Amino acid sequence: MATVSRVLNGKGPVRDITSRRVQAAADRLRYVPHGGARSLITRRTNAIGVLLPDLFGEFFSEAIRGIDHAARGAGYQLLVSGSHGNRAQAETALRAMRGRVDGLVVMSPNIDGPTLSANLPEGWPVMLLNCAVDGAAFDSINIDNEGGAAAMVEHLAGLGHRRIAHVTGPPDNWDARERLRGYRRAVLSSGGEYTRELEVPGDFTEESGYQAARFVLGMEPTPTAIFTANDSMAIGLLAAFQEMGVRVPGDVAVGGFDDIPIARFMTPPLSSVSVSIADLGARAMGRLLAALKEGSRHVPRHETLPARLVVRSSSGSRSPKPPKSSRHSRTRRKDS
Amino acid sequence: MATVSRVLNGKGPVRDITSRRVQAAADRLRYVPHGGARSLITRRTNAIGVLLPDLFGEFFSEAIRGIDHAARGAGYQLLVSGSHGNRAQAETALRAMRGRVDGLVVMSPNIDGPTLSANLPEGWPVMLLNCAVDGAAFDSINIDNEGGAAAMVEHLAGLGHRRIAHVTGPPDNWDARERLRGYRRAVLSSGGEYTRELEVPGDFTEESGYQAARFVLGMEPTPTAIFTANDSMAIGLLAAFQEMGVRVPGDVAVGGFDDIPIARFMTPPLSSVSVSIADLGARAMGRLLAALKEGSRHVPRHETLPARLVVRSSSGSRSPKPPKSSRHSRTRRKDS
DNA sequence: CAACAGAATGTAAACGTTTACATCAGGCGG
DNA sequence: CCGCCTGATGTAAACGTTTACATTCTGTTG
Repeated sequence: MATVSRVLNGKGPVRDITSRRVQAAADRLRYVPHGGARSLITRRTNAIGVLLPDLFGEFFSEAIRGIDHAARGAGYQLLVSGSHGNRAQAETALRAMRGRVDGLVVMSPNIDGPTLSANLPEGWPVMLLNCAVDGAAFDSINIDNEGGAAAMVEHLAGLGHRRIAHVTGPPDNWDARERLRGYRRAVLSSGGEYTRELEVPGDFTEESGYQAARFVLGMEPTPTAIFTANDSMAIGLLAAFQEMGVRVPGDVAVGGFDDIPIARFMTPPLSSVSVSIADLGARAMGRLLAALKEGSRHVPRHETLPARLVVRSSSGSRSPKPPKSSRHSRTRRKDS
Repeated sequence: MATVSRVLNGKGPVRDITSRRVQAAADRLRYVPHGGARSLITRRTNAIGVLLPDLFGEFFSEAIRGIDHAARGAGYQLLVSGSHGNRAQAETALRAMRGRVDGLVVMSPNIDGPTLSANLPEGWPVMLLNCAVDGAAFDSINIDNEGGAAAMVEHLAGLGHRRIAHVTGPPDNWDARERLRGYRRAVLSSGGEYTRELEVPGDFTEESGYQAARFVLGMEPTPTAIFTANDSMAIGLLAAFQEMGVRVPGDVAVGGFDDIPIARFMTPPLSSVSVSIADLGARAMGRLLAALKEGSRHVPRHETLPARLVVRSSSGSRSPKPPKSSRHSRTRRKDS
């Protein structure tokens, strides 16, 4: 019995012949070690819980991809729970994971610090991704939403735009709020025009971008540039403009956020702000695993991942007319 | 001890006052039941393993969404493993899940029946999604890739096209191969032109669609319609055509597959074949849970989910074009 | 060949639940 | 007041591993 355990875990001294006999018997019997019993005695589950919000588009995939890759490399498995629209759902999922995982990666813009503390055993390894949680109690990684948004607006301002509209994301979304803050800051600092009217409400869907386009064109005077809080809305916007015969960037410059893979295949190719979600996930998992190793001597840390401005033709950087000949960048990850 | 168990599981007779005292103590101590110990004695893990391949675009998100939703409703958790590019990886993941889950949803176009059987305990509940596994040994759900592809080609043929190119997916991808078969069948049955040359290799990425566009335009005579094995490639195609001044559907009609959300926001809006991935996932999980209940009296079943043709303007649905058109047609249509 | 060292293997306790069964506390009819 | 019934609670075995420790085997050396 002990020898079987040693063979299957590859530790302890076992004669080669014995090892082979055990292996053969295990194969023949289709023996599978019981994970529960194992984690009962070893006090580790070798699983990490992953809490994701109701993500659309490629975000979910990318986040999981990064997390999964890092976890697999370290021999951990992923207990995933997605689609948490509100706090109550996230709370339920959180409770369900207790006692089944060694640590947690939480990406939930709807959850707050107290809720987390209340639902987690003391001193549990948790890594917060893009959560609106402050304080030193938890580890966290955030995307520099504000900085990225500001960079885009400054880019537009640098091209001479003074009246720049912003299509916002859902008001209860943390990323969206940060991006809005970046927009405001950059508009003010660059001497652009700032009124509340220029902040057009959206909800991250293509459809809301489509609607926003019509709304913006109705404004007087018409803004000369539009920064949308994500790429999906920018796509809706471009579709609407195309229909209405508005030229981009000739009549209106457009910039988005996220740099989703198809951004560069839009007509015109969409300027955006690139955030590597897969990296974010991988990094989060990496830090969580490190925290797991450190145990109780681990001290929480905050980290902000930079966002990179990606200039393409929709913002009109290259020429005032829609450039037909501008080349696409050749870099494209195969696995997205 | 037994009473605590009864309270926490809400079964067995317990006095109200006792129940409250137990709850209070549990809260105070932040007591969390040990999942391993629990599954050790109950012989169930309340977890379902999910094996996903290296999915492109929004597929991953959607599949998980559907599966997750159905699983959560039944009180199950998801042990997810993604990004399996080849059989070996899938095999490793499969082994790692044994003994930790009650059942398995496998969506892996790279795995085959024997491999599965070899890596799984006998009679384990498994649901195959879009796998190239035949035989009565396993439950399975497939998308009607072939039928959907044929529908698109027939639609194009119905508009008068006789020379229809097909940009294929990766040759080792099952979906891609099925779609190719649908293309061939429909081309032949509709009396279109069929040569091997019309099958242009792609790999499901936007980039490969972009490349394919250039390749197709170099053919002599130029095909009048192109059916791509997925939407991403169609998007790359459209971008290339836009750059080159080729009008769609004026010069070339285009149809894709998957009906991803942005398809209708392309210029022109992309005709496609719609498959509800979330439904596919939910349905798979539903059937797996049912199989779990039935236990050993369960009999495997195969199911095929229909794919729905979605006609938009990229295929030129409004007016059939003359069969012998060259690169420059006179008709210019406004997109709907 | 005896003694010994070190490697290999065996033994048993422990992990934290669930559950069949035993026990206990009251209420009720006789 | 006794036996009995029922509902509530306690007891202990069982689940399948890992691992410290005990035991046995194997080969080497004096």
